[in-house]
Parts: sequence; C-alpha cells; structure tokens
Amino acid sequence: MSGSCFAERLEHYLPLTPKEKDAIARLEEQERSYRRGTVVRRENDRAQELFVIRSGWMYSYVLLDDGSRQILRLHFPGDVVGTSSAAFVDASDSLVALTDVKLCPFDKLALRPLFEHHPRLAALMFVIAQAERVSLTDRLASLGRTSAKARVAALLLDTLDRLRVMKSDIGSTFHFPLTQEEIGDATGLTAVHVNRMMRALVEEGHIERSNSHVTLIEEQRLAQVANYINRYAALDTSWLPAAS
Amino acid sequence: MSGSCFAERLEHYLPLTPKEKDAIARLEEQERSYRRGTVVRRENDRAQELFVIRSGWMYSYVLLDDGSRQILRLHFPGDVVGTSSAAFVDASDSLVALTDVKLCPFDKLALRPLFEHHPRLAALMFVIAQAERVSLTDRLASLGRTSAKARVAALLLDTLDRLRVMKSDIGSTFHFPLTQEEIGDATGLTAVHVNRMMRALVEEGHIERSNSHVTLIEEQRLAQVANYINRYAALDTSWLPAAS
DNA sequence: CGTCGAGTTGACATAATTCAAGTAAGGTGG
DNA sequence: CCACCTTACTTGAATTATGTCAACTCGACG
Repeated sequence: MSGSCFAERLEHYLPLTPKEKDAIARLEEQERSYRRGTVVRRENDRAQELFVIRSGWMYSYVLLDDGSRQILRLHFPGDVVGTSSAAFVDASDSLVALTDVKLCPFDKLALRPLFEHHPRLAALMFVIAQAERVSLTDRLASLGRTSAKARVAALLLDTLDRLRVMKSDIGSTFHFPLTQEEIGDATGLTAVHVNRMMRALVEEGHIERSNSHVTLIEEQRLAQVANYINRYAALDTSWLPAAS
Repeated sequence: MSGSCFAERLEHYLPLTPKEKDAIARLEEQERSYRRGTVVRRENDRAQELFVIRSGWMYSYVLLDDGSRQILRLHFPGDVVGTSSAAFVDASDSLVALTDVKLCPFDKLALRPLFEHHPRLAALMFVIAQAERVSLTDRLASLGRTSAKARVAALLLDTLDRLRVMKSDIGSTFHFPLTQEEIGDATGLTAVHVNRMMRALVEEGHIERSNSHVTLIEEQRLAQVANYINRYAALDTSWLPAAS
C-alpha cells in the first residue's frame, strides 16, 4: 500500500533505482499486525521468515536457564528483524512487539533473487549487517566495562540516535515505552537498580522524564558519561557495485 | 603459495566451484607477518583494508575513556577480520596479534567483484556475518546475565568450538595463550577475579591447566554451568543462489 | 644474577542485587 | 462513576559478587 519502509531506510544511505525499489517492495507484499506484548517468534522455533518493521517498536531477547532474560536489541521501523534466520534453521532469539506493530514477513528464500540480481542491494545489506555488528560490540563494551549509570545512559542515547536515522528532526525528547524491568534486561541490571540510576540521571540534570517520555539534556556531556559513540551518522558505501 | 585459508573455511559450509575459489584466492594474494603483540590496526585510524587470517590468533578490542579495555572477539585462522571497514571509513576497533600471525590484507574494493560476479559467495559471507552477529549476542547475554565463573567457562567453550570448525579432531585440550588480564578484558572481569574463577573451575573438576594449555572435562556439564550454546555446528545455506 | 611479567593470595571496599514494603497510575467490572 | 486489581515505580536495609590494593612467588629471559 504505502511506500516501503525498508526502501525508505535504504535511501538514507543511497538513492535507489526503480528496479531496486521494486525488488525491495517485493519483500513487503504482506503485512501483519501484532498487539503490544505479542511474541512474534520464539527462540528455537523453526524460523523461515524475516520481517521488515513497518511501524512500532520491537525487541529481541534470549532467556537463560535460570529464567533471566537478556534483551539483545531494540528494533525500529525500517529495521529488518529475525535476520539470524538467514544463517540458522532455528531461531536464535525471540521477537516481541514492544508497542503495537505492523510487520512485513518474507521468506528467507526471497533473499536469493536479491543477491542474484541486485548486487548493490546485497552489498548494502552486508554493510548494514556490519554496522549492526559494530553496534553490538559497543553494547558489549558497555556491559563489560561501564557502570550501571553509564549503561542506562548509553541505551537512551543509542535509542535516540537510531530514531534519528529515520526522523532527523526529532529533537531530544522521545517516547520511551520500556518498563524499568525491560531497561534492566537490556542493560544487564535489575529493575530496582535501573530505577535508582534513572533518578540519579534526573537529579544530575542529564535527563528529564514524564509519562514514558524522556528528554536528553546536553547529549554531548551525557555521551561522555555513557562512553557512547554515535555510529549511525554515516556508512561508507563507496565500494558498492554499480546499481542494477 | 599454499591454498587459501578463507576458501578452506568456506568449504566447511559449501563445496566451492573453481571460479569461486579463484575469486577467493584473489583476496589472499598478499601476505604479511606480524609478531605477537603487534597492533595491526588501531581504532579510529582510516581503514581501507580487511584481513584474512592465514595462521595465528588475533583479537579485536576497544579502549574506553577510563583506560579500560573490552576485548570484542578472538579471531582464528580462516576468519576475516576488520570487517567493520566494509561499513565505516574509520576503524571501529583495534586488531592485535595474540600470537605471531600471517595475514592476507585486501582492500575493501575487492569485495565489489565478489558481490557482482559471485552472488553465492556474497550470500555466504552474509550468512557468516549473521552467525557472527548471533555469536556476539550470546556474549552479550553472557556479560549481562551470567556470573563471573560462567563467563570464563563460556569463553573457553566458545574458543574450543570455534577451533573445531577448522580442525574437527582437536579433542578437548587446546593451547590458550591469553593472559588472565586478557581473559578479564574479554569477559568484563578483573585479572584477579579471573584467577579465582579459573582455580574454582579447576577445583570443581571442570577444567585442567598446564602451561598455557586448557582441557575441558565433561563439556556438556560445563556448557550447563556456562549457559553456553554451540552455534557453529551448522549454518543454513539452503537459500543461497546457484554457484557461479 | 637480576629484572620483569604473569600468576597467586589475603584483606578490605564497593557497586549492584535481593528482599521487603509501600505508593501511584491505569484498566475493568459493577 | 466508583471500587477494585494489577502493574509499574519507588525507597530503605541487608547481602553478595566482584573490584581494589598490596604483597609475594615463580619462571623466562637477557
């Protein structure tokens, strides 16, 4: 119906040719809606599908034996989620709708013509995969080597910068619908300690909160505290093949 | 000179055609040697190159403002390292030789003909990138949600399973040349605490140590303790394009 | 033979967790 | 529209895992 979300995202990095847009649009022929809280795909289930997020937020997570949960990544409109399906037969993580979402599911087989006929798109997807990998290594350093306060701050900064990729005029206030328990599962902390850190950030004038909105004050200074680097500013697409 | 290390690795997933082997071999035309401890590439340097590891071990790391270090990943023969160069102009992490190494550097521009003429190889590289991403998410869960002992155990298990991809007959004893400080930087712990956890693992009969060799006893049970999953067993290459 | 890096160990400090209790806010059925 | 219930958030006190500091051992190496 409306334009492709994924194509829109890709066009932030490269102008696409009509043929390329067509190929991308084919990934978004179907659309399904899920309610807030729905587990769209469960860890260890057979997983043949990937999803383009058309609207709403999601997150991916794994459960550990002791029942604790690690949230691996938040996902926003324009993101492709469930990409581990491309590498494995069974899902390595679970996918949940954090808000009501609209998803465009497509079979991993749909990737084949993309690689065959659209080398530039394939290469761009590879570039994006590498950027996401780097983003994960940043999180790794955050969990491994920074304080609780820094981790929470980094999560907020990362979220805002990723929202800006699609909406550059977003300012520094945004809707942040995670519970403190979810923030804890994302940062490797307990909900109680997240609470204390959030209030500390407020008291120190780094952030403001109301309802489930957050405002970041002096992002520069906060980034310092959080040891945060914005990786989303620019991708290097100089080496990509010519358009098809 | 000798056969391509990277091709050999890829053939563990798929038999390659002669043309494909040729294309891969082109990435390994040059070879450079580095001594144990050499920083091959430094974070924030301009980075045009990727490397195939022909022999030896490396690791990638980032430094934080307070001087602490997070080791992001160990790298073994057959691995391609510095892949973040494909996405960014400047290096996002540093690369060090953990042992004496032989590397085959290639310019990121060399990826272009791969995507243009060898869609199946491109797709396979995408699959591998996804598998590495999943491996990173496992580490994330390890750092975020498991105990110090579990993290150390998981590092050992992960190392052994990755060595097995290239040498399946390796048994359960292997050379592990990391200092306890390096183990700490990989697991988000201090060297002192790594020491205590290693001895605990020995006392509990999970591992044995001598020189810088480690033996894992009853991997099954250790994997339980570490909350570890072996992801390297099988990749799903069923969706890949036909060979070129 | 002395120096240096790595490993080991103990005593102490601290960040984060756990437990417990309470408040506020939103949703639902009567 | 109110009473109730549930879920999230808040706060304090006690506990614990891990970090810090400091000293010592050992083997390798020049």
